[in-house]
Amino acid sequence: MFALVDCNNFYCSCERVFDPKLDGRPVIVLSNNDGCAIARSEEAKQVGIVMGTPEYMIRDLIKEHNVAVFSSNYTLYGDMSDRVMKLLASFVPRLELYSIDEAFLDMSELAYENLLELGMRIRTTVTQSTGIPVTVGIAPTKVLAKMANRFAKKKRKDIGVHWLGNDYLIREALEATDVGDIWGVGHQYSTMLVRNGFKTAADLVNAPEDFVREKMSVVGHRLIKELKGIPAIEWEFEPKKKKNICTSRSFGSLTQSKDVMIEAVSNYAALCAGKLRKEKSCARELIVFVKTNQFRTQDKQYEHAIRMQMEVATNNTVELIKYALKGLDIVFKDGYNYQKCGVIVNDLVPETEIQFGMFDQVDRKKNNTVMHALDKVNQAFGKDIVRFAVQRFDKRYRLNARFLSKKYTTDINEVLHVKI
DNA sequence: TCTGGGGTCCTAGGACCC
DNA sequence: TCTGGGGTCCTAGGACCC
Repeated sequence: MFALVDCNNFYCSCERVFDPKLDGRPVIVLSNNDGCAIARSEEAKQVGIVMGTPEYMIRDLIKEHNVAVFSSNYTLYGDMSDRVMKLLASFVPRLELYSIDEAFLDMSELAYENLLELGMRIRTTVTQSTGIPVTVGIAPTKVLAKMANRFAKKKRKDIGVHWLGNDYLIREALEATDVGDIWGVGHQYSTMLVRNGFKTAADLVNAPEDFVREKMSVVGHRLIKELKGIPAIEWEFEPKKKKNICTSRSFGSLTQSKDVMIEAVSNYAALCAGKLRKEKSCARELIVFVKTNQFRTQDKQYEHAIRMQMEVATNNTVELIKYALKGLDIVFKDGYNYQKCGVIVNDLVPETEIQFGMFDQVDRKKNNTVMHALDKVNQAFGKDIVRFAVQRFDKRYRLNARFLSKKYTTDINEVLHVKI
């Protein structure tokens, strides 16, 4: 048996932990650049705020219902996530961190008779220790655990836990779940399945094998097995090494300036380099892309990406910035209103397995020492104190974040003050 | 008229996830 | 005025090889 534990409306719940006055009030959190609503409290869902709606389209709703609005604060959410995951890990021998707010727990070797009770204990412990409410779904496979979790949210609100412990309960959940609400069935597949007469998960579980194989490839085949209670999706108890790393952001406002983009691209390259070093990986390929805003039909549109192979795989900030700027030089064209740019590093290899070039002139050992020192200093200050000249400090391209809460848990200057 | 067969590797694009 | 960011996996088709 496996459990899927997920945090309810995670980003909103994080904001609420540090401001109890928000209890009972609709809360939403916006995507980067204060673009769209990406997290909503129950109250916000009830007043009709739809996931992914741009903020400017719901201003009336926000005003009318006194909705509390936040810019996303990933420093805070990341730290709260760590706390929740550490608690979850104390209940089971193994768990898989699935996303910032979800984990699969391996309950197969536990001696508990009643997993429902265990689920409830997990739930109270996490809520009491972190203030974050969670829901637990328990079932024989990942897909069914997801389904159980969803069922718990809809129909077991009182206890927040659901255990698909026998065939009857599995049947009930399958019948109560529309195909589009199955984990792994997105919009395209959902439309196709409904068109072919499959309405609920209970319909899909009996779909002919070759139909599923043809229309949904092996992904669909695995999905059906999982729905039947036969595990078909791999477990990853060890976090896998990343295969590519991307840093990209929209600009706070559209820009035509190459100067501004030089600054942005060098910062994104530096961020990629930092992420690479954290992963203990080096990249052999770097991609730079730029694009205009597709929603502005009145603007000339342009989108371009350039891939560059690097002679020796690297995670050195200076080198990656150098390549990234070379790339920008190629993709940048004058006269467009740019909305976004980004840097992707690809073809990653472990630091320890780098092939050195025969004519490589770079003193890599010295470079590594410098980068290591840079990471240490920046880590100690909690922000990028040490930077390279092109990165500048003024962030002329910076994102909008008008409703940002404090770094309550990671910055000593921003901890909560308590008056007694 | 009719233009092999079998294999690998790479890439772009599509689907999905949170 | 204002529409996120960061990933994974799978497949078809092209390039290339013998």
